[in-house]
Amino acid sequence: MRLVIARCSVDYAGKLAAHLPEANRLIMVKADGCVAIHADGGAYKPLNWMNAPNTVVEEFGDVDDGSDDADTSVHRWIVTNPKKETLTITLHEVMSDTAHELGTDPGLQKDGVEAHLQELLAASPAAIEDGLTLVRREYPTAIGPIDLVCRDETDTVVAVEVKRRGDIDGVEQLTRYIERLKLDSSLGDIRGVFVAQVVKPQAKVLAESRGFTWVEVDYDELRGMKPDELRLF
Amino acid sequence: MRLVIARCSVDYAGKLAAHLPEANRLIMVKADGCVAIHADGGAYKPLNWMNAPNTVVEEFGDVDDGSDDADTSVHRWIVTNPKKETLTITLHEVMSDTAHELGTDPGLQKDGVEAHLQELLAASPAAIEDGLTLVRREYPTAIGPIDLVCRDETDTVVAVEVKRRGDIDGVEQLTRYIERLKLDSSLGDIRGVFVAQVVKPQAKVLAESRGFTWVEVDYDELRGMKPDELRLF
DNA sequence: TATTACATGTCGACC
DNA sequence: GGTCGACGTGTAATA
Repeated sequence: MRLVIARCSVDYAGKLAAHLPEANRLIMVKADGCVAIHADGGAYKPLNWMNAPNTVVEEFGDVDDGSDDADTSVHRWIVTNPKKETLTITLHEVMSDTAHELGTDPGLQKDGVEAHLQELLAASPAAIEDGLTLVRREYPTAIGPIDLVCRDETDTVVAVEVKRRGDIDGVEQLTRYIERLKLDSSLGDIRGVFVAQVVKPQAKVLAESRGFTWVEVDYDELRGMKPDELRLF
Repeated sequence: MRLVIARCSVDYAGKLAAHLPEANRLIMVKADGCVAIHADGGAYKPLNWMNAPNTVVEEFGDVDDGSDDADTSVHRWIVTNPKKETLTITLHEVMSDTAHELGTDPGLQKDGVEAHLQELLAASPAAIEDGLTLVRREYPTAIGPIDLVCRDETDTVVAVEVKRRGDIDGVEQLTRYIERLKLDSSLGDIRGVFVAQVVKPQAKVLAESRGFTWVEVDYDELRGMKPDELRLF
């Protein structure tokens, strides 16, 4: 990894055009060739970047700027990717330029919450709605698996979409699933329930207008809950 | 900005649990206090991070690990944010530790984001379709604002959804808006037009099946265009 | 503060 | 190569 601290200006031309005026920044070049330009603030996202694969051309040279003064010396990196996007870094003054061999990273081990939420609800469907019993988790359809398929007290089929954050596109997803289930006439009536830790207001409106109910569940509470079978006593 | 190259292991506990085994990495600490741990590859996203605001506690000390060997010396950073998420960085060996004063960044100037595209189209709706005139930009509805509402030559209301990239969810969005507009019977017939710099094949198919038209517009061309009023002569 | 929609989103899985 | 769905999404604007 190469780390350059420099006063620089930057131009990106690709999906959009972006320009960074001259200032002091960190330029990070990783072993895979990706380049990122960081300011001294603003979370982890760089101001500008170019992901691998790309090619870097380093230009040194004098440029006749048309004035009577001595020619301006330029030091410029031109980073290009196969999509012909370019990142042009003009280095006005290099304060530091170091490189370190880090080796390949063993990688991140994650233990997620979101898959867990679905597990917990599968174990305790009554937490979604009184009297609900599980038919199948990850119920397969042609357009993807439905998180939970249940039956309610009246034996009506209930399709459940589970999200950590209840956004509007989750409701769209549920809509597509229900549409699909309704093609299978053997199932009879089908209801939809949208479940999330937080359901956004717009998602509530859309869910209701589609005839779905929505439920907000508390993860910690759910985790403390015993499976339905055990709770009968 | 402080840059530490170190052999380290990392644990994050918060929205999920994540662990990084011991390896050589870059630890970046910015002036606003945010911390990012980078491997030597994998685009610009760090393996782990903690955004500002947060507090860093640096621990030095000996730990009795229970063995007969000499106690293990530990050097550990514990980063905590107000939401009680924690990032624990254990430094096994520090290869380099430098700091640089960068100052505040003048910031990024962007050109070509969706807002610009919408502005240009609002100024020149005829670029979307001949004879189109603007009724209102950001037309408000209960489920969000419609990018552009226009009328065509026959005075029919036309709802326009503008996207930089024409994906399938943009068509869904337009569908919801039209659904909503049709509840307001005073508007009469309503057509939908999906506008983007590039419309993906699936989005084209879906738009057509919904009875919408789709249009691909060139940003640079649009920018060179004069507003409709001026173009009448 | 909360709510919304955009993002050069990024990233992985699957087809 | 494309689409789809999730992300510790982040981020800025707006109410």
